[in-house]
Amino acid sequence: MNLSEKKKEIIERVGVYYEHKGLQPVVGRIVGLLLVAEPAEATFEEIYGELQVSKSAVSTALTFMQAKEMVEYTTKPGDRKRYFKLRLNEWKTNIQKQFDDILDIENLIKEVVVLKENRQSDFCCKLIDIKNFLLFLRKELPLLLDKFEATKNK
Amino acid sequence: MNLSEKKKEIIERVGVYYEHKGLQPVVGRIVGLLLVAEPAEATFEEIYGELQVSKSAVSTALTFMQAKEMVEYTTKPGDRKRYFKLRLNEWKTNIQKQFDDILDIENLIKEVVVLKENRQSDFCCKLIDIKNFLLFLRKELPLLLDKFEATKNK
DNA sequence: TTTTTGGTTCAGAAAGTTATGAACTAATAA
DNA sequence: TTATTAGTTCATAACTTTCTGAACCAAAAA
Repeated sequence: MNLSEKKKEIIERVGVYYEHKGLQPVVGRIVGLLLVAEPAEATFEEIYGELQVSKSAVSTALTFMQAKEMVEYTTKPGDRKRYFKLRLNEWKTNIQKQFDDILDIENLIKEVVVLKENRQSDFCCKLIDIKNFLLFLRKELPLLLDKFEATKNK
Repeated sequence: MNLSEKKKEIIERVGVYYEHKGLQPVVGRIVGLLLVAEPAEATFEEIYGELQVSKSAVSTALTFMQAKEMVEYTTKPGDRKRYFKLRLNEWKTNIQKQFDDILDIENLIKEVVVLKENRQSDFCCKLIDIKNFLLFLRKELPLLLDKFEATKNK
């Protein structure tokens, strides 16, 4: 595969990005590798070879990534190897999911507001403002995504 | 302080929400406590008492939370205790920051696209679409936030 | 049939994170 | 002056995550 230094650097940076999202290091590096690889796929063997990690670490990571719909594999006739590639079609959906995760706190805030005895307090008013903000985003974000798709069909 | 079972449950759920964001358990529980407390503040002593963790764990967490502008404290004349409370005014800014973190991958994708030899490939076209999507969101999200503020001033 | 290839599984090692408890500081009170 | 209060710091204990290496399995090749 013979990756350039620049590509190796990008793999590590993508790795760190995913680590910050709470995913395990190897997962992020596999995403990085599949981003910079040309063509954009790699076999199991290439993955653990290039990333210099054990087969088992790669096996565990790929199982996880398939469950999360991050990667898929194709096979070729007369070749038992699996060719893993990123599921880029789901990428935008994943971004949406990440937004939804942020907005998840809305339900908890709702429950907190219900418990408050004094709903006129400064604190509670601010809380209600945040709740409304989250509600607003939850409604508007899907529209924004539609708007993006619309710009492409022109 | 004498928290109801419901409040204790909410504290734990807020805790788990923050754990998923990659913050340490105690940090999330402190946010939870400061959300359900009435009035919405607590002393250092109340925090480690209610959460049943050590003083040092609370000290470390509060130092971190102050650096991240999550909490602040006020004092009262003739009382050496600090009264910690959530900085709700920054909450919406924090949500924005979380969005920005998601969009951060845009720069990496840009660099990946530059490296690609065949920019007409299916993979590269999808990558460019994602890049444009992230660019679109980075432009539109601030406008959406303005729109929310505008709805309030009517 | 035996060997090779392409992976999976799992016990435990290594590394990283989080919490504790004891010792400490600095300010106030007695 | 000594004691108490409010909180910090740090070594290390406890726990969790991540990775490795060895053993394993199933399919194909020799």
